[in-house]
Amino acid sequence: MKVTKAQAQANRARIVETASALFRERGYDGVGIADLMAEAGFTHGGFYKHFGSKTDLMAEAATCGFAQTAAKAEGVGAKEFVDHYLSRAHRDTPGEGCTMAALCADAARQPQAVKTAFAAGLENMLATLGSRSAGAEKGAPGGARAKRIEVIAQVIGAIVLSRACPDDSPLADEILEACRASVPARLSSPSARS
Amino acid sequence: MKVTKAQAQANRARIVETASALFRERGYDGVGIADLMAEAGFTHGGFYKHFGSKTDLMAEAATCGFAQTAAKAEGVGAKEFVDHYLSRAHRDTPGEGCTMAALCADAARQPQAVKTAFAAGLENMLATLGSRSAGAEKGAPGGARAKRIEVIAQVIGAIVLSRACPDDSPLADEILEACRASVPARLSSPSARS
DNA sequence: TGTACATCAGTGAACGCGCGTTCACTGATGTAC
DNA sequence: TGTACATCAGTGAACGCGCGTTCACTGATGTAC
Repeated sequence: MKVTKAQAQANRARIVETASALFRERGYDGVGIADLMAEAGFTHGGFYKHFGSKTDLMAEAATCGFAQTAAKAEGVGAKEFVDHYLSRAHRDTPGEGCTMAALCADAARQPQAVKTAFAAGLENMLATLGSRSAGAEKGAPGGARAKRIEVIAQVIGAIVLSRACPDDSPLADEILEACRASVPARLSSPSARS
Repeated sequence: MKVTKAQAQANRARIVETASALFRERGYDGVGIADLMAEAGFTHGGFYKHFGSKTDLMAEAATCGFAQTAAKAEGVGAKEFVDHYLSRAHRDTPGEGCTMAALCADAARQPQAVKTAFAAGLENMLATLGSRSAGAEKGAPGGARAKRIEVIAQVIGAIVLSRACPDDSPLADEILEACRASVPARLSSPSARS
């Protein structure tokens, strides 16, 4: 049952992508190796031919997820991006959505390797947001970076809180709407900070 | 080995409080019934004399955690509260901290009963924040509520993101500082919304 | 108030189950000649 | 280019372990008389 080197590499990539989506949907503890491998179209025994441990895969799947989100955001303006980010569609399909929003609380309880991947993903989000905010053509000053951090904290907090509410809860939608309405102004207006 | 009715009730309460702290520290999946009962000073078999299932306890422990936080916040001004909320001390001791920040992402994957407890806890936080923001002596208007939602989303997002960063990461502290600096102005200043 | 009995909180062994990981095996791929 | 052999991705059974939950048992509490 051996397979071409190229095929093996493609299979490995499929496992990482499948894991990335499943982890987002169900959390790290909610996805077993056997589940994951079956979903990717394999039996579970082969897993350790590709990865040293489940933890190794978590870190790699996170990095993969951040890259996917970055690729999807390519060429999208800040307002459209935030509108989609804070949509019910995004909230209700975590498996296809933002890895940071879906897994950052899980990541907090994982080994350093996973947390390092999340810190890198967060830096990436900050840079991406900076490159498309109004009036940020050149290297943004420190104050602007702080502002981007606030916005990212708010939109991620909004998704996470909205997901914690019961299905069809009015509060869940209210959170999204309140935060969606406030973000564009905060991204473009001059700082109103202390 | 029977025990006074009052003692049994106190024991039950101890189990709920212990669970509330352990769940915040390690997440729902990170705490087993045997772990929990041992930590509370019992053997695991007695658990089902008090609770129908682990899920039942999750919901009850969440409600208990929200009540604890509300009690601690009693008589504290919005600024002091946020300063502590976004402190490194709070970030680094989730077991003694805010249940919403520690578990809302976990709650999203739990049964409705748990999510209902979280929605109630969130409403409670919104009401508490409203009662102590500047210029909120009477029933606050809808716009003010939206603003409080934004602030809560931001501070919870900040804690969750900061916890996802590796230990001693500068980014982890930067998130807290950026959000801490911005919140007081947002709570007191007139809305700058669209 | 004193006695006899039912209750039930807490104990600790046991249940089936799914987990992450290991291993002997397979057979097509890739390599050495 | 053709043959012989080593490699190693993928298979599927098995491992020990901890999980949530169940159960027969205990003995002090609470109750009925």
